Amino acid sequence: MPNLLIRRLEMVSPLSAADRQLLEQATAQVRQVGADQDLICEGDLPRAVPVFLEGFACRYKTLSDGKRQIMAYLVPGDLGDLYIFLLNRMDHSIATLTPCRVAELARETVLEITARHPTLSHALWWAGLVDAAMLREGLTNMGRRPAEQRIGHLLCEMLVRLQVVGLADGNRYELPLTQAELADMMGLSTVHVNRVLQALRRQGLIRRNGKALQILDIDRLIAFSGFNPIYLHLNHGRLNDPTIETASG
Amino acid sequence: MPNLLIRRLEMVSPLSAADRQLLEQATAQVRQVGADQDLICEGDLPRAVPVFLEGFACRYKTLSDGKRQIMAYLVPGDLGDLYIFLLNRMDHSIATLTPCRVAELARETVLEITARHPTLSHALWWAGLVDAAMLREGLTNMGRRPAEQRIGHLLCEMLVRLQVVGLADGNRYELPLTQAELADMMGLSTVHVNRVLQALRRQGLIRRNGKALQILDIDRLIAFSGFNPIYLHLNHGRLNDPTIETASG
DNA sequence: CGTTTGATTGACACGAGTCAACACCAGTGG
DNA sequence: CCACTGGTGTTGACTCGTGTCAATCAAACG
Repeated sequence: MPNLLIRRLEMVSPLSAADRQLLEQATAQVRQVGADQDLICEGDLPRAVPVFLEGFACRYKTLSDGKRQIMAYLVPGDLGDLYIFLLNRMDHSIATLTPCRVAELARETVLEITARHPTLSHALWWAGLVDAAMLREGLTNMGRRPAEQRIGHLLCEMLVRLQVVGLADGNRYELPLTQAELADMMGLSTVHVNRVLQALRRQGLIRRNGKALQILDIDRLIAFSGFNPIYLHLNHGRLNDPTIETASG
Repeated sequence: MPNLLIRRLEMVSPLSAADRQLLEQATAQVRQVGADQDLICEGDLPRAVPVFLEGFACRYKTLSDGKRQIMAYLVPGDLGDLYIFLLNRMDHSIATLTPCRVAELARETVLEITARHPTLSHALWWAGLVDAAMLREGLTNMGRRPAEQRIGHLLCEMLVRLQVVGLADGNRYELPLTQAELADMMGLSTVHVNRVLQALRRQGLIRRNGKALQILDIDRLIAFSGFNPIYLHLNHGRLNDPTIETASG
């Protein structure tokens, strides 16, 4: 399998062979991690930057009353915040949701990249800016969209993100998340997530076979949930465009 | 008045005289902007990075049905995203909420800083990371806290942020926001914001005189709203600590 | 097979939205 | 000086989206 971090970064601009090789080497050290494992905990001193090559993970916080809020899903090709070591303590945790293959960018690697590899550096900053953009979109999603559109929006976003790294088959992709994990992301109860998913199925928008999720009518789901992919800052916000296929595909 | 951007950045680590001077010069060109003016709109090509020296502003998005979500308040000393020009289009708008004094960091200035002024560069990145951290905290706030705690949390955050730039007088500060603007930030209706504020007053937690907001019992408000300032990444998450006073104070 | 984890249901409670009216200013202009 | 205005804050009555609790079902698993 190609390195999905590279694949994702090349969405914006192609990398030189040297940059690609640097990334390959830096992420060569791969760890296999089981499901539901914390990689970094709130309060920890940040160490290396985790890079997810396979599996789903998330950023989350736990409130004093035990409630959990997932602030972002991390999919293959995603990475933690660069320069996180500028901050003294992690303000949130990162944990796997499924078994994952994880590499790490060492602090020195990041510093070397920012100092001597401008193209690569820009690509990594771009990824960080997209992360922030997803947080902003998540906020509007939580604040101003009712549950059905909220979840519909998430399903659209996941489709695009997984398409980018080649993990979507048309409008179908693996979404190995429980309804409780969806609920913790969307700020809803598991019961309500269940009912909303049923409603989306009843409307002929989606279908689930086990962990596979199929979007039956992407145009209708996009319109219904108010999804607009510009905040993902892909080539020009194109969705499902064949030219998005990378050279490695 | 001292340059509040400098004051804020020096929260983390002191800047050299040269760095301070560079910032002073770069932000010398100050514009006065009236209330409710868009500085950048969703879809625009990003230009310079706005720096807010006085007044309140916000990042926001408007949904197709006209609802507005404010994703962040910008207070004096805050600035837009660095490297925003890596992205082709703005995915959100930035607008003033009150009359503001605004400077701009030109693209070339940002590039020069990242290339040749590592300390300053780190300070600016730190500000960006804090922005992202506030978005994450905002997400958990929206997703998992009921309205009263949500607003209480916001009032705590504003206190700390305004203390940093010297705009708080003890536990009192100017909060020139309408209830509608609070509602658009918190994902609530104006009516409900009104009732929540009344409840907080009735509980003896806050008081309002015109635009001034006084937190009557900060400890109780912090405990009540689950506020924990570590995500603001101040010196060591100290709150109300006299050593936080900067040399310029 | 029992056990466990996750999905599904129904009844009910409650937080928050909506709508509509009214009060309270700060301007503004006659 | 006063009527008029528009924006903001305040209130009450009612609706509705979501949460909670608890039971049941289904599928995965040792």
